Amino acid sequence: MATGKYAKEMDTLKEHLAKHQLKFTRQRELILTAFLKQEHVTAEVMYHQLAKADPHLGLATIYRTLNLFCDAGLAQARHFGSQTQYDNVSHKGHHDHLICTGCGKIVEFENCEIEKLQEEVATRNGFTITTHRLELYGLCNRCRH
Amino acid sequence: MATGKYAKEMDTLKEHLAKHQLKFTRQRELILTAFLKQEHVTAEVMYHQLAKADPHLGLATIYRTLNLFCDAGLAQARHFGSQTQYDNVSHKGHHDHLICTGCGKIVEFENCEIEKLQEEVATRNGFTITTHRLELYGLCNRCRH
DNA sequence: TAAAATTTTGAGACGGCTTATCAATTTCAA
DNA sequence: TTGAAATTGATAAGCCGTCTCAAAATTTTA
Repeated sequence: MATGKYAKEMDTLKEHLAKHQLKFTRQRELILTAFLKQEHVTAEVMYHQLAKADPHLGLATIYRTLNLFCDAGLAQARHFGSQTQYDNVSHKGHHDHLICTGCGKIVEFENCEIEKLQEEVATRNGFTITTHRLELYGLCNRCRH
Repeated sequence: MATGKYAKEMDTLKEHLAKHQLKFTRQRELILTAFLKQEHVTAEVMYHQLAKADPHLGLATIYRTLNLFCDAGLAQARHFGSQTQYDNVSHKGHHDHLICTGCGKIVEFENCEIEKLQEEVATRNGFTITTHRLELYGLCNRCRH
């Protein structure tokens, strides 16, 4: 039983490792701790973030480890632009976005009713949702005139 | 003013071209016509589809043209796995997607209630929506077991 | 605890997808 | 029709993520 700020997630990882005959390593611990501090990151970003803590940590290890977190249910990969974003699943309070195609302004919002309907759609199709992405594109007040 | 099945979209393209000092070419016309016949495609798929119509049509041209369609608001790029899907925006009854993170299966759906709520959110924030993107990520029936 | 067995790591090679380059061609306004 | 400007096709180059493999670390066995 791990202790500390991220004890729960650390235990989830250890359970997953044990179940699959994988090993608990210094790198996996380091990467998980850094990963949990943020909402979402790319492997490249973590590579630079962790360069100070361990200058020899390889990029391949970070990719492997983030994918491992996905398998363990701690992270979720999302393809954005040409890159892969790894989302911190334990971070609650998902935001959706209203994006103005005129000036680029982004407004965040949250709507429980929409989320409820999403669940219904998913269930009807035999899916279990882990995350989603909703972006509304249009013109804001100012840009419409 | 273009005539034919895809007159409206062809005009949208021409308008965009005129506004940006770009030229209307045989290739752009060919690719748009083929593109509009489908819900979503990858550049690679179109490359093979169009090989019969024009064996010399280059893959780069298809990429360039599909990106042009995105700029013109006729298409929307969506990254999945390692590929880019180009969605046909003008397809009636905009489709949203349920995406299985296990096997990559994509189920399309449409939900008027969700769309209505989206409108409400937009109005409340002073936005006029022109398009949107909703993707639900999770596990399908098969992958959950 | 020591040694053996197994997994992981790091560095770079590799492969797939997309974009950049550039000479030749095409478009279009005058 | 002509000439400036944009587009095309072929391929090189770039980027991202995965694979490879010898060396190192972890766990198991004795």
